Amino acid sequence: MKSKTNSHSVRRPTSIDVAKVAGVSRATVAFVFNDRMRSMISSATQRKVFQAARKLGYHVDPVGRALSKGQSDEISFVESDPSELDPFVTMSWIRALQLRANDLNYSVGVHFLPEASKHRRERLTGIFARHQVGVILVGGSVTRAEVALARKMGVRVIVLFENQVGREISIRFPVEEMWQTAAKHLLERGHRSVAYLHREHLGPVSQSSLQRVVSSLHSVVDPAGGTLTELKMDPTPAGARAVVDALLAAPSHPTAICGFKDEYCFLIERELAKRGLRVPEDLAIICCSGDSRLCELSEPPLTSVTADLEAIAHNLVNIIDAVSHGKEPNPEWFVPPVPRLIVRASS
Amino acid sequence: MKSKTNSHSVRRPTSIDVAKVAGVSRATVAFVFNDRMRSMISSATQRKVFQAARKLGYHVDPVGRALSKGQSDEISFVESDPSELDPFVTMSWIRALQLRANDLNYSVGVHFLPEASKHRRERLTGIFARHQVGVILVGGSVTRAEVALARKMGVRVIVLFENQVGREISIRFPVEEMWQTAAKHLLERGHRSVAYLHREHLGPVSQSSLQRVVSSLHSVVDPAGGTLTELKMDPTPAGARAVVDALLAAPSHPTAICGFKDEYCFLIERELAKRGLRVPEDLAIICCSGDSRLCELSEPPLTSVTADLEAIAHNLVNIIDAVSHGKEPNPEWFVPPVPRLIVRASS
DNA sequence: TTGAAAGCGTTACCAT
DNA sequence: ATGGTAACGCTTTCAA
Repeated sequence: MKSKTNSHSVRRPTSIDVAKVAGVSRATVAFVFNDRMRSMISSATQRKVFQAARKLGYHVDPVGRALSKGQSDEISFVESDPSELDPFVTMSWIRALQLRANDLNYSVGVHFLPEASKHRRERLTGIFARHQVGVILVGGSVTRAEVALARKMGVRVIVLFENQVGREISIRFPVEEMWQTAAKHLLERGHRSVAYLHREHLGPVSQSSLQRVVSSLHSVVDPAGGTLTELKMDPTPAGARAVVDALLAAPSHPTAICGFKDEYCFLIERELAKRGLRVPEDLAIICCSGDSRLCELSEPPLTSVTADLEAIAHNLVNIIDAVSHGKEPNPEWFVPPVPRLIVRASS
Repeated sequence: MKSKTNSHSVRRPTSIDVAKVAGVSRATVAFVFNDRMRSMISSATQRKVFQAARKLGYHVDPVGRALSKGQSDEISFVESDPSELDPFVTMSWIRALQLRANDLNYSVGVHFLPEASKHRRERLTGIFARHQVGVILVGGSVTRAEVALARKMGVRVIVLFENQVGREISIRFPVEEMWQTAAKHLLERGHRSVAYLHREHLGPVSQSSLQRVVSSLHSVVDPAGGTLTELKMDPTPAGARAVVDALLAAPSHPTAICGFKDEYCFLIERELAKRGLRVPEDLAIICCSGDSRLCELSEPPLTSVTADLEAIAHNLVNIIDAVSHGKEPNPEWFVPPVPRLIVRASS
């Protein structure tokens, strides 16, 4: 490269320029802009350096820094099953991650990577090559081999979300706790025969997750002398009709439903209304996952259980930050937040 | 730095290693891994290099490349008014951008940056410092000064979305075309008195955008001898009630409504149902923006107009790619896609 | 507290 | 077609 920098591009000030203006060495400038080393420099010198930097409009070049340190400022968020999640949830996630990441001077790289994706491995390779601080691998379709790849490529911190592979760090949504919260609420309101509603077609991962949910529900309902019915539904009006048919067919049918998503509950409610059944008098409904717009729009508005996504994201970034510095992460960061019950009119 | 690389980190193969194994020079390796230069190398040599690389698990280090080229592989997506957009829309955006970006070997950095954000300028500085290929600035609250900052910091390609600042490259949603499409549809169905429905409280940017929408509507409705009524609404059940009241108060009220978002139309429909009014017989409704879940869930399902987000994202990445290479972007990439009308039962 | 200098992995120029 | 080699901007060690 002959000219100072790429042809027609703006020439940005470097630490050398700052050093010159401040009348110190490059090393000093570097020290001032490094949290770890700053304390080595007298505050008078620091001031000089900051002044010079401000005057020139200098900012540490993240690329140079990354190359030198062998680590970039990026935290990569890799979502493996983008279609499984509510876009609303994913967005909240990304936003919350970013909030905390920025506080700690990290940036967030977002990568959606469908399981089916032809070049999945290739793309993962590209992602893992970026010397990021840490990688958040979301979704059940992350395999052992993929985690091994990340390790081999030198990714320092790997955190799995909603998945467990070997002994890797892993955090989770308080899914079971959320269902339990819902069930307890219904029990408190006097319901004894409760149905839980989930999707008709489940992948193997969701399947096993459902198993855990069911047993956690039993652990709440059984001791109270309650009974639990399983309901499967397609998220369509026809699906809702079929479910309500099945529900009412039983001689002594459940008096309350825990639905796994707003959309399902919404459809059920409307189907009930059509048949002249009242919510919650004839049948109570509670929505166990997410608290999106639809819960409010439903009629009557849906009681729902949510988890504090922001708290999880906050913890996640904390974990990555700590581990990447070789520190022991605070055990509390692994504790899923206590689900929040939002009581509305449907229960 | 004494040891070969950061303490406990994995040592990744470099182009030197590959060169050694392949029995060629580093430059040759570099050429082989550079699309621009590959043609200089005999295919026999290329094969040798690729074999060595594969054997060692070598991948070009994006950080080293970025430093050397003075440009990273990142396209930054900066959303200034995250709350204004439907999360569904934002997600589709990001996903679509990423799809095209990956095809062209770029990566996507996502940054949400509320207008109110205290450190907004500081954060923008951090973002613009990353030597990215291009920046996509979304939203009306991007100011001239901010664009100037980007320029000053050497950002090569700046594309504004849904905003216009100076003579910067700018692309837009076909908002006006979408409303026109909706209006035409209603006229074709014989409606002559049409109302358009928008938000009660609008910021200055949305305000001026509304102006353009209104005049574009007139240009369609007036020649057909139709009349246009304005309706403002709060997106709540009470808001819907008020609007329907106002609507029916007029002696000869509109027979159709263009609503600006699914949520609004949904609420209106339900309010009408409560009063025993039929859709579309008594009042037709069409949803002018977005085609989210809610349109399907509404009863009757809402006819709606959508824009092909993926196409816009595709064009956007194409533009950045072209401009960053000093090429003239294809004019077609600036043409907003023709809106798509999805006829459902509400019209 | 500071200066000098050796990397980090890549690109691109200049020879050969 | 290929091999040296000087950037790129920063961090960090070692001496002073």
